[in-house]
Amino acid sequence: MPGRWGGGPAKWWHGEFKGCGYRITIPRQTILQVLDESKEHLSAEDVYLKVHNIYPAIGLTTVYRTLELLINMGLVFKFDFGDGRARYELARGAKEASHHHHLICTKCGRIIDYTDFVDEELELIRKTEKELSKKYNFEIKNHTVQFYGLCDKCSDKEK
Amino acid sequence: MPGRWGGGPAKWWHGEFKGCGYRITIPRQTILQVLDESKEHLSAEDVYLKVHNIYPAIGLTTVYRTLELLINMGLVFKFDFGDGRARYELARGAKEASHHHHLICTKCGRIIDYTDFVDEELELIRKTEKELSKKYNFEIKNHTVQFYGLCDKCSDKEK
DNA sequence: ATTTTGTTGAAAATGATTATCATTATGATA
DNA sequence: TATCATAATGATAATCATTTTCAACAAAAT
Repeated sequence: MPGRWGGGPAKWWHGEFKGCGYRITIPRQTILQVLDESKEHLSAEDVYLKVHNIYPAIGLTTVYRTLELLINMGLVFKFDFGDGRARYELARGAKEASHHHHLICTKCGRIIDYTDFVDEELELIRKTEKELSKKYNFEIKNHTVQFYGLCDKCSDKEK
Repeated sequence: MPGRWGGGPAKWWHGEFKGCGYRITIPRQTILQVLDESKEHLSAEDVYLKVHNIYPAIGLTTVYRTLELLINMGLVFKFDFGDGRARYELARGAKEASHHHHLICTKCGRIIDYTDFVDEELELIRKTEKELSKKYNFEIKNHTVQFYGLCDKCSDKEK
């Protein structure tokens, strides 16, 4: 796939690296590509497996290291859905401003992104954020809103 | 400490066990006592250490098992703050209706409970919950709202 | 060309949580 | 009260995600 990185338009994240003094390497580009192309919430191993299909030489350690780097750069969000493995999601996906919250099935682990009411929620969140950072002198960088319960299939099984 | 369990008023959770057919045992009582007396968010090991001070015979395995039981009974909430160990909190503490959300410092791990705006948040959450459970046919049992960032001390250090 | 520093990956270490299994305690019943 | 079926327990070992270590490598700076 010649010219994949050389010829195409520069990805939006290239600028971010320059400012921080980090190098844009093959592993980092590949990991970002995988996150960008996937709409699911990938675990570190999920990322590793997909990356491995593209460049088998890239190791799991690098995936973990890179994900942490990207989190610190603010390019990636890390989520804990309570199943023992963290999930990673690009902060700004293909669709900008696709802010969403999560619905998590505690039985099968299914995760539903929802955007309903997010506007309303966000408004309240921003207000809360503002007040909280003032009151507790806290520098808020991120937030999560998650609902836990049983999805339709798992709910049926219980009966 | 004679009469500790026999003489005092029955704890609010006694009734819950009856209905489920579970036995109220010393380990379970002690774990509940520890959770009830502690206002912090205890990890399984924290609980174990405190329980161990009261009854050294109670093992870590039992703590994990009991916590899971209590979660399934709805008496305990489990939280993931992203530091690799889960935290547990009594669903209804000494103060009833002390619903709160969390502010988490990603550097030092400090956790602040806040109740500001919780009423307003709860109202929106309930509305969202209602609509989401209808739309996605999801049986919602719980929710979390968490803000991540840097606490005052860690924020200062960065400068 | 040489030095310095950033990056990488294999392997080992860590640490929280879970599974196994033999033993013990409990409550129901005779 | 004695017996019995079952629930509960705890020590140990196993599991599994994540980190650490460290030697080799690549890129940029001098």
